[in-house]
Amino acid sequence: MTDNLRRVTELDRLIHEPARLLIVTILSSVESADFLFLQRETGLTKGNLSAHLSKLEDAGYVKIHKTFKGKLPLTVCKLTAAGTKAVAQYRQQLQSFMEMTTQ
Amino acid sequence: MTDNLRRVTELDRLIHEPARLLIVTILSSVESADFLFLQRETGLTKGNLSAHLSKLEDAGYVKIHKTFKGKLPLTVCKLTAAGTKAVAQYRQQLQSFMEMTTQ
DNA sequence: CAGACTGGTTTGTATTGCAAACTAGTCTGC
DNA sequence: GCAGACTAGTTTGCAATACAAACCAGTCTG
Repeated sequence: MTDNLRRVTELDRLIHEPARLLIVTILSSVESADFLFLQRETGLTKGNLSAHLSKLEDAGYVKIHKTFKGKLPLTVCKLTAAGTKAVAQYRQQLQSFMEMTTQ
Repeated sequence: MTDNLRRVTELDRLIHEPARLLIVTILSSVESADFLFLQRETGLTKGNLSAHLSKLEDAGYVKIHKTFKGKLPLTVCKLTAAGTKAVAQYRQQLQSFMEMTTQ
């Protein structure tokens, strides 16, 4: 084990932010999820959920597909391959940090 | 297990910030540490280490004692009881989040 | 056709995290 | 004895963030 605690500072900040960590964690457990489902699950306001999703989309971690359910807008979100990889790496890094410092 | 993923948004942001998580983790493994030791261990610049330590002090998580070693200033840092508790709780919360979402 | 509702996006603002500049005191060479 | 370099930090400037509140386009209801 290369006991390099310092690595914790290299965590992907985009995923590290708790609200987004929650979002991507949910997304990684389902095939895809719509906006309102994510809002219910996360408890975030629409505004903040929208903003976080935009950042994840800009980073290429989430694909957002806008369509309609009947006459109402429907926003479907799905983790991309890059997103899945980033989440896995984040978890890996965090897990090794925790293991290095078992108290 | 109350599978409440949402709890991740309640993580203490003061500790969640990676640089500070590193600082308090180091501090929780030693009785006390001086400024330059922390700087070497964390790799942070003096400026940023100073700023992070001030935040931790303001939060009551770290006690900072300024003295001299010979004629040079010596800043000794030590986790307070509140700090120790906050770190333990943070780790506990993060660990349960990780366990809820084993991939 | 006014007002409420749905499913979002945009804006305003206060807080951050970081790099760079600064400070106070000490040591060295000349 | 004083100019410049060094030590051990603190402060400042600024760009990026996160959140709440305001806004918006379209739909439904009385």
